[in-house]
Amino acid sequence: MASAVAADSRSTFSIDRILGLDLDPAGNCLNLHRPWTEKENRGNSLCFIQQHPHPHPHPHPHPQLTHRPTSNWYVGRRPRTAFTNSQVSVLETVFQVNCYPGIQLREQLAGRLDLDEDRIQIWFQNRRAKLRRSLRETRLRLVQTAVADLGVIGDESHR
Amino acid sequence: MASAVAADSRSTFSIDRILGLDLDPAGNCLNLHRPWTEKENRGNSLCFIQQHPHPHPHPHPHPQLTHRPTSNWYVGRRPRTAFTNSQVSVLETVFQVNCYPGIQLREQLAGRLDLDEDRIQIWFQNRRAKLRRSLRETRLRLVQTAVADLGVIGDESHR
DNA sequence: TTTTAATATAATGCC
DNA sequence: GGCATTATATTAAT
Repeated sequence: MASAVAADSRSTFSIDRILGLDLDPAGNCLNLHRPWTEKENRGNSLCFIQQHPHPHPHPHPHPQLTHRPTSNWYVGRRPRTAFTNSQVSVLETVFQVNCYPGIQLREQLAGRLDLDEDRIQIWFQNRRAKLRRSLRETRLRLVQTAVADLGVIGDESHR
Repeated sequence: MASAVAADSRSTFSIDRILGLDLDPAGNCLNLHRPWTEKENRGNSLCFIQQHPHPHPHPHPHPQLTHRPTSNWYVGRRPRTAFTNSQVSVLETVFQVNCYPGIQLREQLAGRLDLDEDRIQIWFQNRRAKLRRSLRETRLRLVQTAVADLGVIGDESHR
């Protein structure tokens, strides 16, 4: 018990020790503390696997690749979805009433609009960000106006 | 209780209901779910006065406002910390060795990297979540491949 | 150039 | 601590 508690402060886990460690290409190392990679994941260090997070076969007509990889970083990026006007119209209307739709409503929308639920989710996230952005800008303008007014007042007092 | 849970699925938030609503030009409406525009945002909403998300060289000046959830909204959400490449580099290296650093090691890292210990804590939590996510997706792909292979075998047996 | 879908990740809240 | 979700920042396609 005591040893376990003390382990963290001992030299084995000091930063200097850690940064000095030699890890093999697979990232394997003594004292490795990563319970879920033990056994079944041996041989491949999955830490930095950067494949596209959507293994998700898209039902819609789909160009598998929209843009040339060149550097294979964003090869797996989902092709940009083009919402129709009527889809956006419905989404905007719903947004007016509830900008945090729960899973049920999102599924309902997905079915109605023939979109995947995660597209709906993303749309609402981006829509909220857009609203916040506009609110910020409005506020900024208000502040700037206020400051400008103060400036005018200041000038007047100096006149 | 039950009503709150059921709210999303009840008629009030059904698409049909929503699309049938009459919203005034300002978009005001009963059941409006947009926390940050309610009430206190008339005039000055400090919600977003967090200023420039970027200009902080580093989170030394602490926004000691943790969150103040008035309803569902964080009044004083901590400004997003932007770790430098070298900070992340060190964190990743440590993570390779110990993805559950104890308080001692976290403090050590905090001192070394000029960050608060709780930022380190959060970073490791998010990093573990990322790893778990990638492992899940890898497993999912493996299962899908296996299923596909079974499908091929099935076809062959029918040939 | 502007808008916005997609992505990555820091921060929160609930268990 | 895990997990789901959100806010935020950035990138890339239009």
